[in-house]
Amino acid sequence: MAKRSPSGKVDIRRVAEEASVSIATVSRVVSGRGPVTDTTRARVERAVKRLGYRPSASARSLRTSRSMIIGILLPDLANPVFVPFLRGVQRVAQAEGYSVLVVDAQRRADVERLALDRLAEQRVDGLVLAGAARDPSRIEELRKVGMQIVARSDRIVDPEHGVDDLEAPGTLAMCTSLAELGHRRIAFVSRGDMLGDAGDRRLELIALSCRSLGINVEQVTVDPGANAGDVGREISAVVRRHSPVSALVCSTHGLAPTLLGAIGAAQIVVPRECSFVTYGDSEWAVAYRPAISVITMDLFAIASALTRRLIGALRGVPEIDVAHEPARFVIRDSVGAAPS
Amino acid sequence: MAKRSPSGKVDIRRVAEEASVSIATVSRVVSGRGPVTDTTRARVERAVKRLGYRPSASARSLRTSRSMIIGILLPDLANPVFVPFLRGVQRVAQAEGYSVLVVDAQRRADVERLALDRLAEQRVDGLVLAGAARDPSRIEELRKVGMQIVARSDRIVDPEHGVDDLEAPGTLAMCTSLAELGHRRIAFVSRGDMLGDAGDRRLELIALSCRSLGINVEQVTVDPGANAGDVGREISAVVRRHSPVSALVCSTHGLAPTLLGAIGAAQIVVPRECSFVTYGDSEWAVAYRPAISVITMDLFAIASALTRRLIGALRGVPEIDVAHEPARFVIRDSVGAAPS
DNA sequence: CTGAAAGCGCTTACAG
DNA sequence: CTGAAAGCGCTTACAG
Repeated sequence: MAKRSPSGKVDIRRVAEEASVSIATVSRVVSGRGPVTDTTRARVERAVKRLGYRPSASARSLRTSRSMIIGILLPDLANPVFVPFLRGVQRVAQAEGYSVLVVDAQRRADVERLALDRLAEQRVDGLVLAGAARDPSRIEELRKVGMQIVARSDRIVDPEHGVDDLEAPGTLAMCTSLAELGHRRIAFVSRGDMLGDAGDRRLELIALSCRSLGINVEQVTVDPGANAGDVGREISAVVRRHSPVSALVCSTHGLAPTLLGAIGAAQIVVPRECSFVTYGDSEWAVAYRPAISVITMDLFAIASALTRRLIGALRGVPEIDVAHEPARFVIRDSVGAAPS
Repeated sequence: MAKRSPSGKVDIRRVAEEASVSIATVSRVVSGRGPVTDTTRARVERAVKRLGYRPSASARSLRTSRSMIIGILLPDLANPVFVPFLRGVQRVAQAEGYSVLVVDAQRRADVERLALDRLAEQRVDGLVLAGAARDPSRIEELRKVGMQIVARSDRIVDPEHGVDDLEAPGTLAMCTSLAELGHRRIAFVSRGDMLGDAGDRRLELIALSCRSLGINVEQVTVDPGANAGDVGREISAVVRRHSPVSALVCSTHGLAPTLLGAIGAAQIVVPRECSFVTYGDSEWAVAYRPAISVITMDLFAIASALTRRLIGALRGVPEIDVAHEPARFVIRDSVGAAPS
C-alpha cells in the first residue's frame, strides 16, 4: 500500500505525479476521450485507484459548462403521486450519468421561486417539471436562458382523435362505465386549496366526457385537515339529500384515504349507496375493501420517457418521441350500479 | 429596459462592466460579505437585476471548496417510508441554503456504489443516509476523506433506560399490548429480500421484548411479487394451523397492503381470528377497515433534526442534539384480544 | 471602501 | 501519442 499524501487532498496533479505523466494525459485517461498508449493508461489507472482519485465535478463543470445535473421540480413532495415520477427521473438520469437535484416547492410560490433560483445557479443542464409550476413565467425565463425543460403536463396532441391530454382516455372510460351503470349525477371531490389547475383540468375533462353521456357533474371541495366526522357530514349531505349524487370521484390519490375515512365515519356503504373512484393508484387502493376503482397512469414510465427525451436533447440526439401510455380506468369493487 | 448582451451569457465580468465597478466589488455585493458603499451596492444590485445575473455555483464551489450541496442516499425510493424522510431533509436543507442531491440505490449494491461515486465527485458537503448502506465500508471511506455523514440509524444511547434504538420503545409497547390481550404466539412477516439488516433488527427487538412477556415469535417471509392468493395461503397456514399464531407484525409499511390483500383473499377476519400490526403509518392505514395499528415514528422530524445537525457541523457550530422522538405504538381496530 | 492579481481543478486546442 | 499553457467564473488575500 502506497502512503497517502499527507494533506489527503487528491487532485489530478497529484495523480499525474504518481503516474509520472502530464495532467493532460491523466485527464484523457479519466475522461476516456483522447488517444493513450495502453501502458500509459494502465499506469494512470493504477495511480487513480491507488490514490482513490475522483475528478471534481465543479472544476469539470466550470470548464465544460455542463453540470451533468438535471433538476426536478416537485410541486409538493408530500403528495405521493410524485414519488413514482421522481423514481422514473432518477432511474434514467442515473443510468445516463446524470445526478438529480430535487427541489420541493411545498405548494408555495415563494419556495418555488427560491428553488428555481438555486437550480439556475447550479446551472443544471435540464429541468423536469413534475407538475404545473406556480409561476410559469419564471420557467419561460429559464428556458430563454437556454435551460432545457420538459414538463409532465406537456400535452400530447393526437391529431386523429383530437385528444390533447393523457388523462382524457381514462376519464372518458370512467364516465362511460358510470353511465352504463345508471349513474346520472356524480360529484368531483377535491381539496379546497388544490394546486394549480390540475384539479380544474380534471373537472373540465369530466364535465366534457359527461355532457354527451347525460351525466350531471357537481363539484365538492373538502378541507383535508378537517376531521373525518366533519368531512363525512359534508359528503353525507351530498349523497343523502333529495336528488343525491350516486358516485364520488376523488381528485387525487392523496385525498382518497381522507375521503374514505369520512365515508366510513358517515356509514355510507360503498358501492351500494354510492360508488367511489379516485385518480391515482396504489397497493392500498387494491387492498382496501371494497377495492378502489382508479384512473391511473404509469407515471414511472412517463417520467422515464420524459427524462430520456430531455437527455437526448441535451446530447443533441433527440429521441424519437416514445408514445406515452395514456391514463386507464381500472374498475374494481368500489364501483357498482347506481341505487334506484 | 436595457438591451441584453448579444451572447446571452451573463457572468460576473459582464455585471462589473454594466455597473462600472471591479469584479471584486460585484462579488462582495453578491455574496453579501465585504464592505461596500451604499451607492456602489445599489448600482451593482441594479446591474444584477437588469442582467438577471446568477453566480455560477461550480465556479464558486471550485474556489471555496464548498459545494453547498448535501446528498441523500435512499436505499430504495420505491419504499414509501423514505418519502417523509426525504421531505424532512429537503425542507431543512432548502431553508438553510443547501441544494439536495438525491440518489436511489434501488436496493442494489452496484447502483449504490455508482451513486456514491457520483456524490463524491460532486463533492457534496454532507451526506444523509436514509437507511442502512449496502456497503458500509464505502461510507467509512467517504467519512475518512472528510465528508460529513449522518445516518438515520445512528443509535441514540439513553444511559438511563439502556435503550439504544429509536424503535425499541414502540416495539416494546406493541408487545406489551399484545401480551395483555392474551397473545402468546405471534409472527413477524417480512419480504424475503429484505434490505440490509433493518428487518433483522426489528425482529431482534421484537424477540427481545417478547422474551420476558412470555410471547413466542416466529418469522415468516413472503414474496411481495406473488399474487394475493398464494401469499394468502401462506399466511393462512400460519394462522389456521394446530397451534396458530394470533397476531401478525408486518415488517414495513410497504408490505402491509400486500399482506392485507392476502389476508382478505384468505378470508381471515382481522382482528377476530388474527390481529394485525405494521411498522410505518399512513393515512391509508387509518382509513382502512379495520383501522390498522402501527408502530410509527415521525421520520420527517427525525430527518429534519438530522439535517440540522449535519448543517450545524458543516458550519462548525454543532447543534445541541435535538432529542429524537422515539417510535410509538398506535393501537387501532386491527388489534384485539387473542382468540381463545 | 475599492481594484488588480492569483488560483481553485479541470479540459482543450495547439505544438511537437 | 504526449505535454505546456490558457482559461472556465468565481473569491480572497494583498495593496492602496
